[in-house]
Amino acid sequence: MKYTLVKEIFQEPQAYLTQKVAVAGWIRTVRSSKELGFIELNDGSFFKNLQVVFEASLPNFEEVGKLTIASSIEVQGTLVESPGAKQPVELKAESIEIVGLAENDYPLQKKRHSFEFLRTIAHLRPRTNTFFAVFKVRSLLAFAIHKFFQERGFIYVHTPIITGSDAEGAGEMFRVTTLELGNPPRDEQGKIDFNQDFFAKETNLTVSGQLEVETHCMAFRKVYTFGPTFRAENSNTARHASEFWMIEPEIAFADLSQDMDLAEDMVKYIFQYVMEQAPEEMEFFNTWIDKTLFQRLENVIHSNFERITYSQAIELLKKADQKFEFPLEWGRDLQTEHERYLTEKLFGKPVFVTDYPKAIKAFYMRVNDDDKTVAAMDLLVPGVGEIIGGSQREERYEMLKNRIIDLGLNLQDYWWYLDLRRYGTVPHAGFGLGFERAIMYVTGMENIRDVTPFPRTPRNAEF
RNA sequence: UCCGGAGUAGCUCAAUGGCAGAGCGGGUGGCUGUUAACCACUAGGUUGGGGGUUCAAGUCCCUCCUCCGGAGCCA
Repeated sequence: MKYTLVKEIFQEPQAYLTQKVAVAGWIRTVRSSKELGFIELNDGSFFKNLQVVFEASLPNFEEVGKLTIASSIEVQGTLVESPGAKQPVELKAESIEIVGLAENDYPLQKKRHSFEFLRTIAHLRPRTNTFFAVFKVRSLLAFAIHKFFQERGFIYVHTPIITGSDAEGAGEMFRVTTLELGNPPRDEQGKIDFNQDFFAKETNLTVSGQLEVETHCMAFRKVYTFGPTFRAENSNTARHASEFWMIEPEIAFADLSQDMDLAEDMVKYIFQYVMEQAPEEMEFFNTWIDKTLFQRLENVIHSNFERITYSQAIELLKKADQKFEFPLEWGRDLQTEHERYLTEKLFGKPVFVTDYPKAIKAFYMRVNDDDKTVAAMDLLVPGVGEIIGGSQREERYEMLKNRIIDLGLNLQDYWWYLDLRRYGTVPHAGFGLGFERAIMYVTGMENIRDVTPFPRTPRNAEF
């Protein structure tokens, strides 16, 4: 059977009018009376449903009238203009074959459900309008990211998921082992003998591909990673997940300002792409999820992002006509309330905050000439907060080595990372974009669990 | 992990310490153009678990669990 896709019908309704077509999909709603009934059919190809009209002349009219939501059917009929106001065309059924009847305890109703409830049925929620739209946008956004980098000559690098060092310093890690948990082998001191583990050393799931991707940056000049990362933090917020995807570009012969240019270009490009490629889904978000969405995204696409230093941010916050719970003092990290004030109230658009005190930032960030700050940047956006964190990397061998020692890290763990500074080092920079946070921003969804197909958070890995 | 809130029918929510309810969904019947269709009838409960106070607990107390929001950590 050759099926016409609902998407094709909606894109060119005139071409299909009066034509015989066959469609196959799932029932979203049924309404029927004695001699007439309506089915809204979604076939997965398009956000909107096709209305199917069926009449008592169908041999299985009664059976069709009793079909349950989610049942799958195949319909053959003629496409006609619809007298109803809500759809341009409809399919007048000549035959309806029931492919798979849904049992009557299907939990999704024809009304709004709470996102909390839908999380408990993650296997069924893609069939709702909201999640259908979210995961469509997720796919488009991923493609847009590849498109952006590929068009600019970036090489896509697959950095490892299992990492051999716990030295990346970006948070608690998940251990990877084949040792028997109840009875692990011990060495002479009674400590667990990881020599006998699968990799003959301690291994974990990666928390960032950055250190590894820098190696390829020194060969390909412009590179990026895009893959899953894992944090075993006991974080319980709407913005944190234990497993999430991250995009980490790295550019050689570049400084922090070029890094920010890249981040700004990328954000604008991928948002624009989704607006163009998913108009129905975006319209839905703007109507039902966040009425200021279009306004906000247009603002991002067309404005120049603000760029201020951390020191300037502290000054601005001290002058703010708002009381903060946490004190402002040079050297302390900015709190969520401070970041929100800057990006939401003061500037009302994305803001780069740069040149943070070196004491609160990672070892690999390049120390500025003042010896107090590092060439780091965070991109703050209204509603979501920090969406990107990046920096120019310390390319000077001695400086990097001293930073590692000063921070009490084990020099041995970084031997290959330091080698990059011994063999043809160059200034370079990069950043990490939280993929789910980008989806949240572009859809207006407020919880990371609702933009991740199968979210992993503390105490939650059901699906 | 800390602070706050919540947990009652499949879902969304009511119920002054005194008979556990409604709307939606399900079932049955009706209805010729519906749009979260409509109308009538009907079934459906270990009030998150455990303990306590009381003549009497969904309601008050203790404890544990789970979820939500905020914070910290970060992307």
